[in-house]
Amino acid sequence: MTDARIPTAAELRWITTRAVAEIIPQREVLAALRSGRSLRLKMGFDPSAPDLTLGHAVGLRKLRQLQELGHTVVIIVGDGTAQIGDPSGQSKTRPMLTAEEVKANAETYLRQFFKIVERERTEVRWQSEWFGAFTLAEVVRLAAKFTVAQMLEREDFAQRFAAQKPIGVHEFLYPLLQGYDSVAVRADIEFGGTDQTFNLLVGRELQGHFDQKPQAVFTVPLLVGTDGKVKMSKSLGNYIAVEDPPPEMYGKVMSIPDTLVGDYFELLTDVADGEVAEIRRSMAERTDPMEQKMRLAREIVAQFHRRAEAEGAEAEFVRTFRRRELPEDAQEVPVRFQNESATVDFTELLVSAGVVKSRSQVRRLAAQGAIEVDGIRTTELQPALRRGSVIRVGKHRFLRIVDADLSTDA
RNA sequence: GGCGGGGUGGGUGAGUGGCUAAUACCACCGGGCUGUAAACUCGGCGCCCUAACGGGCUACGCAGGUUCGAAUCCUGCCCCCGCCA
Repeated sequence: MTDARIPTAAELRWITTRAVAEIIPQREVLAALRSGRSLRLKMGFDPSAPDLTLGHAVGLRKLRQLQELGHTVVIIVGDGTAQIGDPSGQSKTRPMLTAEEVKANAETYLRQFFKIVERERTEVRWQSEWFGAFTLAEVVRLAAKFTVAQMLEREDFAQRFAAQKPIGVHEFLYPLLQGYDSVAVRADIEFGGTDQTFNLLVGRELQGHFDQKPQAVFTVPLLVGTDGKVKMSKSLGNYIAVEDPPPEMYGKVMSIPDTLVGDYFELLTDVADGEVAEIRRSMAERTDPMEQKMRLAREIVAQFHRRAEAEGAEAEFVRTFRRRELPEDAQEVPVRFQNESATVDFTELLVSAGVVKSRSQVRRLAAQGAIEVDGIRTTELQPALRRGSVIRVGKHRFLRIVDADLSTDA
């Protein structure tokens, strides 16, 4: 068992206050971090939705900071609970997944996970390691440790119960199983968003029942999505994915409401607290909001991609949106030419390039004047195309026509 | 097990035989405007054919039926909610 580095007072403050919602019990955690003992930091994930968003990144960044002191991350692949579906924050029951879906999701999840967390100091554990051998008697014994009233303390259960919406009995099992994971891996601290507080506390309590030292609970604030209203989540479509390509990630950050800029700086960057406070002030006064937002977008993109790509994304954003010019890397579409005229169905071209969903939609867009060819708006459904023509659909979808008979990278 | 209420487009939720591809709101997409892919505003928003007018197909839990015509009526099934047992 390796020892961890003892953080300086400044580091300790940074780790335990910046982008932190609640630490329970705080004293204990501070003492543990100062002890130099290497801690086991647990974080579970439910491989039902494999895409990591910047919302997840808030907690993962925290894990990373602690890893750098020498603590160990224990990531739990919820291959048992995924088949139940975490009811946290859900207004209805989630669908269950098959074992194969879970496995495939877990792989993509881990790949993204290691973009933020160091692989070497991470232990990946599958729930099936311990639940695979669980007997019915053990499940019942586990369930007996909690009462229905305790479960109904949880807000979403209480709300659904009050609203007369269904709660499956199996959903009560979710916090119990997640809590038992903490017993199985002997976690010292478990991490999650504030919406996980209940589940994390169940783990703390269960460890006590199994004669272990109860884990501490460390929650981070929930990141509000690009709509500026609710928690970032894939299912609500207000998310920025960790794997979004640079231009997209950059653009999405630019689209957040101004009021969120301060929070994003706080939760997703290492910009010093004092500076963040200043940014909040300047956003409130609207001195140069555009400048701040661009800096934020650059900082975030650079974190998940290379710095040069962040700069490229910015240059492209400025070209495309501010100056209304064309992007550098429009998707190229090979088209066959006879003499000078293209021999394709234009509508089909847009659909098969994935730029528009259906042919009907292409017609509607054309009628609305959303289509430009070489900078000239056209409502025709069969506009003249040249080699190198640039087609623009709406504000930010571009295609460049290339001759299919010439080499593709001409 | 009994009684009652309910299942409509991505979501909430109108509609109770033709005027309904289906009101409204949200989400989403587009035009305008803007420092922004924000806000605001105007428009669109099942699929296919058509330059357009227009036409075809599919759709209101599932399966049948009544009718010239059904989201709307009938029968069976599935699911959800409540009360009682």
